[in-house]
Amino acid sequence: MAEPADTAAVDELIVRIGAGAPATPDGQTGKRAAIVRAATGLFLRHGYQGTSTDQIAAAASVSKQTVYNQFRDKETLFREIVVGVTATAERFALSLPEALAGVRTPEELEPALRALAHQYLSAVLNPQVLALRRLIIGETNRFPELAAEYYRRAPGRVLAALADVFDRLRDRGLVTGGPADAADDYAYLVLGRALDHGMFHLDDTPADTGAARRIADRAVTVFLGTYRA
Amino acid sequence: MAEPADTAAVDELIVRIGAGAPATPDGQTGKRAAIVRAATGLFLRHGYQGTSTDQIAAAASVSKQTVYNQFRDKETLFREIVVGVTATAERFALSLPEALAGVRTPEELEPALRALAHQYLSAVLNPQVLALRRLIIGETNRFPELAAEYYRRAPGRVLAALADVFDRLRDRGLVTGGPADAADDYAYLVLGRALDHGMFHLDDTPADTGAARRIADRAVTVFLGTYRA
DNA sequence: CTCCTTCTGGACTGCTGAGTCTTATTAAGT
DNA sequence: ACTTAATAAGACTCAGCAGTCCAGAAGGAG
Repeated sequence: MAEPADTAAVDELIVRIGAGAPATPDGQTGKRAAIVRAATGLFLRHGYQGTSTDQIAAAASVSKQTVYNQFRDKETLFREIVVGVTATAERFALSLPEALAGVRTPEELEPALRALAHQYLSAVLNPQVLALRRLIIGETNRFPELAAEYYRRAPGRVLAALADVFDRLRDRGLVTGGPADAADDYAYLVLGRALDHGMFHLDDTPADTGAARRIADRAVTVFLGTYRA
Repeated sequence: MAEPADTAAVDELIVRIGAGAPATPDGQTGKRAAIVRAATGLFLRHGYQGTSTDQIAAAASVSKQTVYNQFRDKETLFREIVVGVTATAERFALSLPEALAGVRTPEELEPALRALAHQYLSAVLNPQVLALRRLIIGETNRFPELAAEYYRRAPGRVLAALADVFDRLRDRGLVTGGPADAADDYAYLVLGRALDHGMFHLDDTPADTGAARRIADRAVTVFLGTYRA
């Protein structure tokens, strides 16, 4: 039952949640961050109900009391983790607008869309991101507002950012059609199948191989068949 | 904690699981079916871990011992339910080929694809189907093979059936492109966004309103922009 | 050095859950 | 009427878990 050393992978997802911590800049915050880190990994692997506070304390090398000093209860810890981790998706969404900012001519459009599609694919198919999606989806009945908030801040934000991108491309006369529609079609042409598949499979990462590039290329071709100006 | 009377809705999903039951044609099978029906509703609403065998027995108006007479343990019951319920999706997949069988001329293609898209949307966005997806996705860590089998028999089967449909349409000179690619693009143009949204929201059913028709129509338009012969 | 806070380690409470067992009841088969 | 099997109802075991409590050990601030 030893937790494998994917701490690094978990770290990728973890944001500075300890920001709102009490006194000592590194005293309590260090413990708090350790708890968040450990709990994130456990929740992603075993789910909310499948993770005990004893496991969390042990994985964080901390006493159970310390866990309850930092977080009112298990649910509070869970919510804080989900909200915090969601920030990763928000950062990705914010990075989107500049992705196609330099595209001025029709010749530049297609390669840029392909590159973006590939980047999008590997971001969403990241095993940790998929695990987070599985976790939240599985708890949608128990935490409906949390699930809705995640959708708003992750997929929703990305779709809005994409719509913004296509809006600007339309201003430059490079694409046609409604920006929101374009964003939806682009997004799910790119990752619809891979995402659907990824939700039900733990290991498979078609993003690794050239499969991801093929998927991205075809998606852009189909997309431009309708939306190219 | 009374379970609302959505027994009818659950019934839609339930298939003759009791088929493999022991002796009496309606004695044991009746109990068995009642247990399956009750457990299905509870699992869909509260998840695997969130459902106790006591709740199942009570909801089925059956003693706990009877539950254990019919099913070795909770996990066996769960697996049997998931596999059984999956048959609904298989039936839908089997009904697909005949959907476009009568299409012979280019003029008939677009309306037929729109009708199919609409049917596809409402089938997948059915609240019970969404709940089943959430349930299985949430348990993918615990039951990886079960999740993979569900994917193979539900979304996988439907995609294969769609590919078959497009293959035949290509034989008739109505569409172009690889059938498998066409199936993927068609499927996720139609329900990508709605499905993604539906995984994180309990009530919203955009399938009810005219929204579903708008989604279906646009998906077909984009699809035909590339795949029309 | 001393005060004050935090941390540890572990015991402890109260509860819930999976699965077993017992006893008596029902119902069907012969 | 007699036998056999299944059932109901509920007690029971055993384990795990959320959350609390306590005694003692650090450890920094004055």
